[in-house]
Amino acid sequence: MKIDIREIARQAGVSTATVSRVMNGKGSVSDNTRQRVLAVVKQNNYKLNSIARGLSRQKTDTIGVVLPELVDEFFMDLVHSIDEAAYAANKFVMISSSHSQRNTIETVMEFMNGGRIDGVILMAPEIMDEELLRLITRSNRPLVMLNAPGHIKDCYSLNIDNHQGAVAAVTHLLGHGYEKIAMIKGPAGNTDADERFAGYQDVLEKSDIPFRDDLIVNGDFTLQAGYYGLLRLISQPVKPDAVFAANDMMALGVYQAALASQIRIPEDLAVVGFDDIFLSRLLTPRLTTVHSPVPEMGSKAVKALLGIISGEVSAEQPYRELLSTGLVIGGSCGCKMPNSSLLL
Amino acid sequence: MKIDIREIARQAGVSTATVSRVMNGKGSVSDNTRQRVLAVVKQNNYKLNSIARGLSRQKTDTIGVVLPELVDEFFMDLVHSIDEAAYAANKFVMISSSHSQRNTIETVMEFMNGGRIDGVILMAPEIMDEELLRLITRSNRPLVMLNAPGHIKDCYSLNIDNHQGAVAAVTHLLGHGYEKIAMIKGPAGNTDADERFAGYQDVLEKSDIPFRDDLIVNGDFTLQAGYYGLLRLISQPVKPDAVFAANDMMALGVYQAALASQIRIPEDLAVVGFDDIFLSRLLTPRLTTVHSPVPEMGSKAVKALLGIISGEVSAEQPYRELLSTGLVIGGSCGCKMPNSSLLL
DNA sequence: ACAGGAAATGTAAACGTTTACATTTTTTGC
DNA sequence: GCAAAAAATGTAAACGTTTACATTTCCTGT
Repeated sequence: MKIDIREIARQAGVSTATVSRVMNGKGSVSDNTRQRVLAVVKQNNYKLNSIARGLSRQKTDTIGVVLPELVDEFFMDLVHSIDEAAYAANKFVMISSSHSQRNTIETVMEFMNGGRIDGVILMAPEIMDEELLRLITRSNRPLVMLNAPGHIKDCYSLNIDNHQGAVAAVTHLLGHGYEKIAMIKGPAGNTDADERFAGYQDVLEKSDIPFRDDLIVNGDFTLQAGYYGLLRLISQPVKPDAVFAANDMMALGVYQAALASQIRIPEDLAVVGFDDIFLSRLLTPRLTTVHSPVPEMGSKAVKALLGIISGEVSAEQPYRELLSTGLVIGGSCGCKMPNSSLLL
Repeated sequence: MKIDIREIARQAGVSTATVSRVMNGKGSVSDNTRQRVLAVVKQNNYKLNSIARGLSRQKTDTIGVVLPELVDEFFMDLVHSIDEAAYAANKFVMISSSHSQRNTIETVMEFMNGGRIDGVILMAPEIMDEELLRLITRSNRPLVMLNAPGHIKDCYSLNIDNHQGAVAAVTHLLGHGYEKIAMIKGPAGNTDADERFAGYQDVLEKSDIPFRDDLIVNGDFTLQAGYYGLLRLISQPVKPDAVFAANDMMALGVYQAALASQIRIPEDLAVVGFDDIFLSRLLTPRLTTVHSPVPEMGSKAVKALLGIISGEVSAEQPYRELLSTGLVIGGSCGCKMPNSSLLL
């Protein structure tokens, strides 16, 4: 037999309202009654139906998360921290990656308007203009953007401070005395990639070092891009003495290419990455890289979203926070490292 | 103004039933009417409310996924493949990791009984007995278990063939002529760990090689466990000439410890892992390991679950499928490898 | 022009909760 | 012992869909 709140009420000899009060622990109900209801509940192994509950309360205790991908440590860490924070707050997490650009919007829209979730955490570093944002925002559901492009103004966003990180990285390389610092960029149009590149350019400019086009190669954040990127760089007349890879995965590709080309790191070529993925610690020498505060971003996003949902945080004021990065020194930049196992 | 199906119906001058028919594309409605409704829908940017829909249809188009953890490539790959398959089938995914043992059950129960989801994919290699399973199953919601312990009979389960994989690995080592093959085990009570160990034992037995207790060390699938595991092994009178680590992460620890102890792989010590994580390809020499068909497991799980939900697959018959593994040969077992970059 | 069937549409009862409001019961202060 | 306040409980109307069933409209063939 199907058992619902009415059935429990009947068996306990009370009204559904009372059962509801007992189940939710709010509203007053006598101890006696509570026990009686609880007994029946246990007896029947009864659980509230969340869907009905959601309909009635207009609240689902679920947050939607839309990410551009679901591969890589980066996203795993993000998902992990979101899950942790959501769990701590007793919320459920509905996850979806953008299977295509078109799909991102659709998914977000479905989330926003379908009533399935109370709010959305959205990361879409590539496809975003005010137009789209307005479309998405129209639903008026709480939204927290992750790494939103700089020109996206009208929303609550949490961003890794790519510029700061890149500046730190390149400045550090300059400090070592390198003069021909190449950069392997991330995909064009990607916010993170663009900001990191901007940081690189700014440092050079500030230091009166001429920007050289032939020291820049385009990449797409993959290992392969780093590999072929370095090959490309060293096949040119002017060879770099240092490389700033826009992420660690590409830095790893650089390591591989260096190995294949008998280029020693850091003696012949210094390398710095970005992200501080687990892998970067395993390289020999350990990769000098910029730490991205991914877990922090995840948990802050959840907290902010829940704040907006509960009304504690205003959703009126656009808000943009930069999460600061930090340079993790390995041996790849030329710094002397104690050569102990860094793993443990 | 809040717009619901009634409002659309009003504006289009039809009944809610007709709007519903248009939105769902089933039931007959004249072309004329359809256009009119669609126009109003577009005009108002209307979307069906999934919660209400779920309540009415007793179906949410959402599947729940409960995993023991949310770290590691392994789980990322799993989540990724589940997401892909779910997306392809137009389903949503609600994800949760087991923040604690107690929590696993609670989460699953909430999923099962809360009406939030249509079915659950559950991976809980540690905590499972028939008792719990019955508790979980009582709700009668479709369930697919991943890597369920062998003694769990009464359910639909998909399992990585740990035994086969371990047998292949150890057999391969024997083929190289190693005689003192050590094993670093996974956590006690973990199905995968136990099955891999059983495979190891069975090969030795079949080959009439005496099982030596001092060649076995306990681990917990972490890098550290592998590191200290090897240190422990080589500190004993009888030193192994090969090590079978129950997963790649521990094999990586073995590499680290070997490096620190100036033990050459494979010259002084052969190493074989299990899982075939991305990292294993980056080691020098590349790790010989057992490939776990993780993406296959994810997509099969979704397919099976949806099958059970739709009634195409019987949930009456218990079902257990072993997904076969394969040995990936690297240089760590002693096989001669062309020393090209294996990365690209 | 009309019977009869098909197609289109409408009506209203679920689906399983929550909650404002109304009512009843208990407690409190005197 | 009683009025008034407080606590406990109940009633019934949402919440926004879907869908069986009923009704109306449109064809079709004669």
